[in-house]
Parts: sequence; structure tokens; C-alpha cells
Amino acid sequence: MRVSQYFIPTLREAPSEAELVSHKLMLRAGLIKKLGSGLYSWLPLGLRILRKVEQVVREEMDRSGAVELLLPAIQPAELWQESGRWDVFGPQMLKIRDRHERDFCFGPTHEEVITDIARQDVRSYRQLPLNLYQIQTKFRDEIRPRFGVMRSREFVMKDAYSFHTDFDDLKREYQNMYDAYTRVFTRLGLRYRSVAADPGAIGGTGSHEFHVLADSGEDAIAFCPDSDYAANIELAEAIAPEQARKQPSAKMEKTPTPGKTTCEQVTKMLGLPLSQSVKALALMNEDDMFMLLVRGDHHLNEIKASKIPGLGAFRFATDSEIETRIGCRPGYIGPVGLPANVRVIADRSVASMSDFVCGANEADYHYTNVNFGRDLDEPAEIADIRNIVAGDPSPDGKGILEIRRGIEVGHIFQLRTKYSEAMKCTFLDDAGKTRAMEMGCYGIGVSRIVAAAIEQGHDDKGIVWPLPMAPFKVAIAAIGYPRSEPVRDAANAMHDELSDIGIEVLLDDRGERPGVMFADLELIGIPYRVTIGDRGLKEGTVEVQARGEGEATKVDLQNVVSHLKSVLA
RNA sequence: CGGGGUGUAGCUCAGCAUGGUAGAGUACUGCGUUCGGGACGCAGGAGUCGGAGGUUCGAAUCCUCUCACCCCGACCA
Repeated sequence: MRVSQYFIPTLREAPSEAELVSHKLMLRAGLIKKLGSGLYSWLPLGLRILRKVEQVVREEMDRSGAVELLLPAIQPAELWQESGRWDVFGPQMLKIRDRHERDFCFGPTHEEVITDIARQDVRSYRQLPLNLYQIQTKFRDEIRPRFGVMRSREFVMKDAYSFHTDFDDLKREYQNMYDAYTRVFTRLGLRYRSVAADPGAIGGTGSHEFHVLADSGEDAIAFCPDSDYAANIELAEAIAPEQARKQPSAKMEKTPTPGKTTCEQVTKMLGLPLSQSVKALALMNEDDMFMLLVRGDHHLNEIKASKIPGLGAFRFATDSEIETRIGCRPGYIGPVGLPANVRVIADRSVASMSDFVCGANEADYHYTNVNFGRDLDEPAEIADIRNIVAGDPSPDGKGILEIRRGIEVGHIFQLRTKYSEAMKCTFLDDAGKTRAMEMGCYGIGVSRIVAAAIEQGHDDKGIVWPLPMAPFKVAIAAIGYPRSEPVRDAANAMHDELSDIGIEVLLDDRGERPGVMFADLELIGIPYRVTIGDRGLKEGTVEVQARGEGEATKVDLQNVVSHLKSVLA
């Protein structure tokens, strides 16, 4: 490919809307262009990269035995009403109406469609197992699209769905997909980590996420360096402290803490460690108020909390609800002397505290040296409701947890029979009995991977692609292309020769000054650059420069192609 | 949806408090000089100042409404 014939609109400065480095670089390198909020055009160079990712995904899915198909992006509402998700999915689903006023959606995911196919055309256990996948554009009307294609509304996803006669076979395929995903992300040259995850809205039992490790990641993942344990922080269990609760050492006292409403402010004023305080969070569900207690230096994990029986879908109580029910404004609430109709749930670490500080349920006062069993009842309910923090013991008992940030690029689920039962996706087993199929589903954020790879691979000059994702493997910077016949001839010959042996090459034939070419080629991140100039040609050499590595090396013109062939092998 | 912010040339931004000919850098076009790390000179094209309404002799600038986009929170590949 020649730059003069191609279309790479690079930008010297990143549009101001871009915050994240990958977003900035994708815009600057002319990979994508914004059309609207969460809507991006993939320009030729960006599309090439997207296709590279797709191809690796496709090859590994095929290798795993999954079969590719393509489902419609637009789906009739009836299917979603049948599965019960038409209303559940909410405004995140783009609903549209055709000329007959019939309801459709632009598919945010395809469980319904694929289940509809399976129930129609799979009747016998003899046709199972089956794993069908597609690579397709999805649309989710995200509440807040951001970071370019990292979290766009329209995005490219590989989604696979498997069908099985029984749970054991689903578990086998789940492992098969886990292995396929491992191959995909390894092949793409990404630093990643798989973690146990919360199945979330998709539903089902087991679930793992694959995260590309990057400080800018939106997810926090916890893992144990000394064992296999790794989990999304949403899920990672905070185990109960080993040490038994200490005996009370002092009398409870009511202490004035005027204007001090946070644990930080209170403990600072009292000269106590933050971990000696208890934070009380007032939550509401349909009709009851709950007081959740976590240690002052811990944070509530809302996903864990939502799983507490009786609490379910909750929201934070409003200030006036707190005043009405507890008789005190927020900032000074606590578990001591609480009305009976407020249910107290203590985090495991709170349950083992002694001599702690908490709100006195009176404005401008906190209690100090509070102890369960003496100053208030033992907590009625003890649960794991906090986010783990670095340094917590690993739930497998094999070490200490660390926390890293990650970008979720893959997620696999055991759906079990959630959809097959709702949609009557059944088969006849070998005994002639009708049974619901066991299902799994497996997603990869194809377009997100492109952004994630840049988060992981860039420097101050631009993108540094992992070799498998690079849109071109070699760039030829032909200095003085229009005016120097030797340069032109050498560059053209090299371009053709590399193309002929299947090495993707981009020839910069614009005749720009070298600095401009170098800057552009580094920005778009081509792994190898061959610089051809009159100066080198006089002695029969060109320069080969690897992106992201130190000095250029001089190579004899005749040997360049074989040299590149070997470094790219 | 709640909170904060921004809309002026393809991109980055100035101009707006105090209303009076719409600007700079970069990118683009032409000519010339340059030519191994984002060259220089000259000439040029390019903007319904997000939109609508209002105040005014006169609005990018003041007022009202509206739209879009960005950032912080709940959602997710």
C-alpha cells in the first residue's frame, strides 16, 4: 500500500473531547472518527486493525470447534418479551419501530435470537452440543459513553452461544472457551488476566472475565500472586478477620464532634486511626430502611449488598428519610440506640471490632469506645459487604491479595437453562424425554481490544502495536521519493517484493520531509520502519528501525527483505 | 438521570467582564527556496461564532429558551 493512495488523516493535536491516551491516539492516528456520542467511524487504518483482532478471534473460535454464523442486528420485540427482558433490559436497549408500528430493538446481545434458532432446529440430543458464534456490531445505549471505542454505544463484539444436553457438558465447553480465550489474548500479545466475575444482568451461574491490565482500566481486579486466585473486586470475597474480637478496654463515651460528618474528619479530630471507626450507610428498599456498617477505611460493595436476602434492589436513603426514621441528620448516624425498624447489617470486619467510634444518632456527637454486646446488641446480621483492599488475605488462604486495574475485554458465562426454559428451547434426550438445553455464552469486545492494546502499548510518540495487531508490519520511509530516482526505484522494488511474500507494507511515497514521515509512522505505530535515502543508497544500505526500540541498524539493500522476513517470522 | 463544564476555520484555541470590520497557530491550495527528525518566504481559500428568540442603531459578546458534546456517579464487551 502506498500512503499517497491511502487515507490516513493524522492529527497533530488530539481533539479536546479525548481524555484517555488510547482515545487521543486513535483520533490522532486517523484510526477512528467520531460521528456522535458513542458512535465512531472506523477509518481504513483502524479497520485494518479491527480486522486483525477479528481474525485472531475467528481462528481461535474455529479451532475450538465453534461455528460462525451471522444474526440480524435488528430483532423483533416479541422474542424479548418472551424471555422477559424487553422491560428488564431498560433504556440501555435501543428500541425502534417500523412502518407498521411494530416494536424492534437494535440488538444489544443475541441470546434470544440464537435460542429461537436452537429451539426450532435442534430437536435431538444427537445434534448437541453446539456452539454458534458471530462477530457483529452491537448497540447499547450506554448511560454515559466515553473513552472513544472503549465504551461506545455501537461496538463490535464476538458473541458465542453454546447448547448442551447437561450441565457437565456445559462445564466442559465453558472450559473449552476459557482455553480459546486464553489463546486469543495470548496471540494478540496482550498482558491480561482472567478473573472470577459476577454474572450480572446476563444471568446464570459461573462466570469469568478476561481483563487487559492497564492503569486506566475501569475495573479493579484482585489477585493473589502466590496462587491462582483472581476475581473482579465486585466479587472478591473479604474473609472474616482471623483474630478474635478484643475485650472492651474503656467505657463508651459520647464525644462532641461538631461539623465532623465523615469518618476521616472524626478520627482525625480524635487522633485515632481511620480503621477504628465504623461507617453507617442508610439504605432503602421498597419499604424498609437498612443500616449497613463497614469499617471507616473500607468501602461498601453494592453488588455484594444487593445479594443480601431481604435487601435486594436498594438505593441510598435520602436525607429526609434518614431524619424521619432515625431522628438525626446524616453524618452522625450509628448503630447505637437505633429504632427497631432499622435492620442492621454489619460487615465481617466490623463484627470483630472493639472500642470503635461511630455516630451517636445526635447531631454533632459521636460515640467512642463502643463495643458490641455491651453498648449495643451483637449485630443481627453479619455479611461480607465491603470491597476488598490490597493486603487482605486471599480467600483461598494462600497469600495476600493485590489489586490491579483492568479493562474487561472478554466475559464467559454459564447461563444454564435461564433462557432455554423461558423460551422453551428443549430437546429429546436419549430416553425420549423433553428437557431444556443447558446454555453458555461467551463474549469478546473486539473493538474494545483495539483501544485496550493502545492503553498497554504506547509511548510519547504514539502507538506501539503488538505485532499481531499492527495494520502494516513494515513502513518504508522513502526520503525524497518524487525527486530521487534511485530512492524511488529502491522503495518501489522493496514494496513489491515485501508484498509478494505476504508482508504487509506501507510505502510513504508522499515526498514529505523525513521528520514528517517519521512522526506519522511512529504515531500510527508500524512495527518496523525502513528508511531509504540517497545518502544510504550511495553505499548500498538502508536503515531498519524497530518501533519502540533504540537505534536504527544499517542493512545492505539486498538483504533487507530477508532481514525483515526473519525478524517478522 | 443527578452534579460540573464547553460550544468561534478540519484540529488546538484567543476574542466575550466594558456590544462597533471575526482572529492566531496548525492543517489546506499556489509559487519559490529547502530536503535524514514535524522547514522557510510570499500569496491564497476556508467560519450561518451550536440553534432559536429577545434587548439594541448595532450582538460571537448582554438576556431567555433550546440542542450538542465533554468530565464526575449507577450500567457493561
